Amino acid sequence: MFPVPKAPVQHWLIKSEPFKYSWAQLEKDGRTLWDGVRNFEARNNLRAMKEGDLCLFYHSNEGKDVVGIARVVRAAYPDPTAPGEDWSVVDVAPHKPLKLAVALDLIKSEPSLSEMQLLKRSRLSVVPVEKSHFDLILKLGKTKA
DNA sequence: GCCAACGTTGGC
DNA sequence: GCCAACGTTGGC
Repeated sequence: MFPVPKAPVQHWLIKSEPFKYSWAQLEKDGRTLWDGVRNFEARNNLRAMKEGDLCLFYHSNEGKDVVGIARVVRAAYPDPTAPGEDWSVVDVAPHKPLKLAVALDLIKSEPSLSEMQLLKRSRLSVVPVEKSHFDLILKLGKTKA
């Protein structure tokens, strides 16, 4: 038999204000549902996520850096915090912390990262990340996926 | 705490 | 269907 072709892992970046929900909290919880997204484009990105996809975990406002990698452990389902409305959540778990946090300043100073949606669509809380960008962030963070 | 960017809403 | 007003996000 031929091996079943595995769907390629997709890469994302999810933002949270550490005040509201930090990487440390995710590590403590072991798993969480990524709720509260109330933007159509961000929601559609959530819905495009598959189990096993990897997400850069970014602290907005405070920190302003990528601090870890989260893994999607359950694909999109209705957001329980908005009953009757058309919003979605996914479940994520900590995959690996970055050895070095990668600051927004550093990302901005890296010419090959200038096309990142994080920079171009700074107000979107869930954005896709190209694999080459994802790999470079990990490299800057001295971490292997 | 300010402000720019920008998505969303509602009046017309 | 346009567009002004408004609210929110997030960098500075």
